Amino acid sequence: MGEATMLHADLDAFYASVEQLLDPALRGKPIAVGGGVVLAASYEAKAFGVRGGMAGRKARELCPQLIFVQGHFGEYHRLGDAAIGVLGDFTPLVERISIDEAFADVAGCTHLFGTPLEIATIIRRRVREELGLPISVGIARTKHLAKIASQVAKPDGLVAVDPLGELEFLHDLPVGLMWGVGPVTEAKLKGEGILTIGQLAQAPGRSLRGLLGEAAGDKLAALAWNRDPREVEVQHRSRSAGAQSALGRKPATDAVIKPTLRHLADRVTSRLRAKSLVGRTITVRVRFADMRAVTRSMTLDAPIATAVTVSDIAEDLVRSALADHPREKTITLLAVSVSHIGEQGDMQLELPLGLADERLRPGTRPGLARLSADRAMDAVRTRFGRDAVGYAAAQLRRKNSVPDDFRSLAEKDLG
DNA sequence: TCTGGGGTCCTAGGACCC
DNA sequence: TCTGGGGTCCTAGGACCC
Repeated sequence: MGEATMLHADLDAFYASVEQLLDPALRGKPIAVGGGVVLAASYEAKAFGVRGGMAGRKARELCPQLIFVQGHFGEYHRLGDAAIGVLGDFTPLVERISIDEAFADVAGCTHLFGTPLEIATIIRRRVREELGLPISVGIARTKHLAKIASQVAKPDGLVAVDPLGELEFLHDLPVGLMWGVGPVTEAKLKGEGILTIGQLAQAPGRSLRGLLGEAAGDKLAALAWNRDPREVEVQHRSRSAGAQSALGRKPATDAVIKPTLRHLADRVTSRLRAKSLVGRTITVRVRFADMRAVTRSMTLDAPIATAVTVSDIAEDLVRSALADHPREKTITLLAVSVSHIGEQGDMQLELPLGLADERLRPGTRPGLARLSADRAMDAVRTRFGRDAVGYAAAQLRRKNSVPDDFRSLAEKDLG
């Protein structure tokens, strides 16, 4: 039986806490960051049932006195980095999983800083004193249990799970707290009378597989017994990069689709090029008025990272999706993503790119020319900022669209 | 004026290969 | 008499996470 050295640290209601930090008049009040959609809610707002991702209108119905505030996204970036940086003062074994959340394995530094409990206490105190933010920490032997412990600890708490009492701690909790159990899985389990993690642990493996599929069934069964072999992964490269844009209700016409795809392809490929990455699979997503969405994808022989090529392929894919749904005249979202990501390698790789473009779409410009055009644009942006130049960016400015600052906040480092 | 943006992983069927 | 069978890749859809 190992020691409980895994920490999971999670800033509480992060965006909302930052807003309450910046503006004392908001403290103790129900606030929501966002407008059309709630990006984050304070604990006071959560008490009314307001949740992240909820439509602003619905949130206002639940909580009429709810105060909507615009986000200070630069501050989220700075404070999130600073909080995770506090973990990094103890150990390099930090795995950041989002702007406001990270695992840290302190096994190698207890001789310097004390027990995991002492380390967690210092971390919480420092984040509170130096940054002014509440952060909850869970301590356990495994990642999954540490994460659950931090959820149980919220708000502004600390929970350590004794390795000898793991199953006692785990088995009375509701299945919905487990990683990988969302609304659909929770409902399926409920249908079988499985409400707690303990009941899940007792369920026959065969029936879980039948209910949830092979991988999910096996995974949940293992986690219910706290068999979680995952270790901290300090950095791993992204498998895909994408961009999307909610459009409101727009006609499914070239005038809407072309500039939007250009803009999205530009966003995605400039991020790839910045890391010298290329991708082989282009996927588009089209959402219709009733919120049903379809995807179309194409895998190329050779990887690409040029905006125009990705955009042209995306157009074809969107047309194909629309052709399969001829009655849909209105679209509400377009998305472009590039996967099968790999390293660009040396310039030798560029020549086949052009050839691949030619094979794919005869008569278009060679890939090399496209790439150099993109590189020139990258250089301008490096000097003058992201908005200095872009494909069709001007037409896309929408009053109620999400600010670019928020977009970059959500972007994972492609590393 | 319903419903953001960026990701990961899994499943299932068909193509293709040995 | 049935069905040979396993593996990989691609595509479309879906669940889930922050």
